[in-house]
Amino acid sequence: MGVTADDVARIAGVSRATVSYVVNDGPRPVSKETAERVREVIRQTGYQPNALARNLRLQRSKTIGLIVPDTHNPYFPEVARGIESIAFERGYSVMLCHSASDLDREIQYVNMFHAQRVPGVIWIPGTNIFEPYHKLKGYGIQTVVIDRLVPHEAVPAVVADNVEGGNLATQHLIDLGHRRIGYISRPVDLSHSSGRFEGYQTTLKKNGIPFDDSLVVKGGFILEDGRRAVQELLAIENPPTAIFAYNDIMAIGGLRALHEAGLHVPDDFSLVGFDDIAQSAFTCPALTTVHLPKFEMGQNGAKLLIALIEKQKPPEEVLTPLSVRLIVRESSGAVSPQHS
Amino acid sequence: MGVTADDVARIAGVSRATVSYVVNDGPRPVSKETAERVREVIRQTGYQPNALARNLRLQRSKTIGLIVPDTHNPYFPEVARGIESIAFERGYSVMLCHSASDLDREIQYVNMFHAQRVPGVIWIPGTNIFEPYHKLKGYGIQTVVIDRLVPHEAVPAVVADNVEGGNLATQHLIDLGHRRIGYISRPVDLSHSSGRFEGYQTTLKKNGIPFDDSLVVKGGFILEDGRRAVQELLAIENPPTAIFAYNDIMAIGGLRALHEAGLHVPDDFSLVGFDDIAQSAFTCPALTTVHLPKFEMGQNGAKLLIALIEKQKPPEEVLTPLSVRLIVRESSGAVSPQHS
DNA sequence: ATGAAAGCGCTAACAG
DNA sequence: CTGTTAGCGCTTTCAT
Repeated sequence: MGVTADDVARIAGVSRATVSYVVNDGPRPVSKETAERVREVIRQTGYQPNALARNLRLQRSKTIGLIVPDTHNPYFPEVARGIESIAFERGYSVMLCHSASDLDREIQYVNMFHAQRVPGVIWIPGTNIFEPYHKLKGYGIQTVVIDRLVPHEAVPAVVADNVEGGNLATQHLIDLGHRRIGYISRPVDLSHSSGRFEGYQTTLKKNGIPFDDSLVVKGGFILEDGRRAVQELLAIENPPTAIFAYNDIMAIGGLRALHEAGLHVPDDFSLVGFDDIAQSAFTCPALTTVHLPKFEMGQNGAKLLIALIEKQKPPEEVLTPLSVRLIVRESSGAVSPQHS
Repeated sequence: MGVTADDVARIAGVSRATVSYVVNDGPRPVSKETAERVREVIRQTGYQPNALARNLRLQRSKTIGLIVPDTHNPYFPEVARGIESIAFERGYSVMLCHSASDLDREIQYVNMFHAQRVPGVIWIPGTNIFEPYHKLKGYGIQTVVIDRLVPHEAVPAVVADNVEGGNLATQHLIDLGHRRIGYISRPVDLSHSSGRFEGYQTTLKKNGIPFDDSLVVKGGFILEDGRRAVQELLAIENPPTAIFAYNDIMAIGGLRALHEAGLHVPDDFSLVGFDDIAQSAFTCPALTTVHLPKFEMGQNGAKLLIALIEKQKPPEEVLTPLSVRLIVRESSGAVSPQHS
């Protein structure tokens, strides 16, 4: 299967250059007859241009690097799917990397991307350290950050409006009549979770409810952490009648706590979380979620990145983070613990 | 940042070849002092070999192609994560492609892989047509199939023992005392789902329960399909007292049906499904699942593929599909519909 | 409108 | 142990 452009050229009786012009539809024109003859030979021989040679010549590959924090969280695959769908459309492929939220590993991937001369990278940071971004810029690699804000710096990014989501979730609970609303936080805040927390605090104040830090407990990343956090919240002196969790893994885990014997909660006890887990609102009807359009975030990220790569638009135009629409799903409101 | 091996060679006062030997630790030996001097220059200059040039020279990239059917099903990302973890360890990167279970698209990706001269591909087929596999072989690309059996052909593959899983699930229900056990099928069977169905039928027979095709209904891919299928099954003349669904999406959807008003099912009604959705047993405690170790399947697939790429082992050694351990999770047994 | 040829940066064969 | 050099297959400039 080793047919090259030279072979095609020889068979078609033209020069290698002409073959290239036909294949790439430019940059120089080729007469109709010649082009058709070349195309015929390509068909006959099954010639496929060697992307490796092309990459070397052009000093870049048509590949987008993607770094996601490695988790079991279906949030990231959904973003990846959105990215790949756009990339494929535009002739790019996607190199998938799991950083395990580890800075060293992020940097290893960045170096690999440099070695591969990828023209652009989409990065979902796993920590609060943005050194990988600066390395990428140093290598001249276009970079788009997804779902995180980079402080003190204008960075092309696609982010959800987490503050507004926090507002919505909190207002939703207040509208249901709750006044004591607990919060389950991320162990280490990144911009998405701190935005949610900010919305929580702001909306409480707006409704004349004083912020009470005894209602805030630290969650984690797995269901068990959510269960524990809810247990903790329900064990305090004056427990909350509703809880807002930074994500739905915490909230689903929390539902477990509610189902445990010995726990007494009001019938209208409510739990809200951001839907990091895809479709959690479907699998757990008892849960109210703030919907994040992850697939679309991925698509927007890929569109932005490819625009940056190809148009070399002035950065100023795209620095503004794209806000992504936020939806509160139709709510089932109350949870009915089975033991009650 | 355009420092090349030539630059390093000049600065270190050696030849380009020597730099290559130092970087690749071979194939020829380099004296300790020279090597150290070169390494020092590399450090100083921040030289990173251009993988594009290397790829062209070697006529292959260190990239593994991965084709998964595009679904919202968290099954595939979990496999992808396992693949990438091993690939990264061994110095490979992973190109992620979503076929949308579409043959044309699979073939487009295969062609792209050929253009990129990837040395190997991991493929989770989205249909029952294996032309993409034959094209890959034609291009000389090593290929491992995950989670599917290719009929009438010896193909390196990593598959779960779906028949045994079907046995386990069915036996589990029989052990709970059920005799009328419904089955929710995949709309179009691939080998994984037909294996599960085979286990269902075999185990029924082994227990002296005649197979009744009125107990088999066609499911789908989304929760709503599961809900409908369970409704159908419960609406027949002599309805089942338990249901085995080809996957947990059907089973979770089915739980919905059980919760609907007007449906009367025995208190010990049981539902079992294979856990395509990650952690469904956690998010839906009412559900019994047959656990598929997806991450490990991915890891095994990547190990197998890299062995094939690097060792060029005789195919005979690896033709036998690797069986992957199958676990029935601790079961919560009965479902208690909320309305009952 | 087309051909000839340089050269991308590396690896490895060839030549000491 | 090390230097020199051909050549991977393409794109594109230079020439016609």
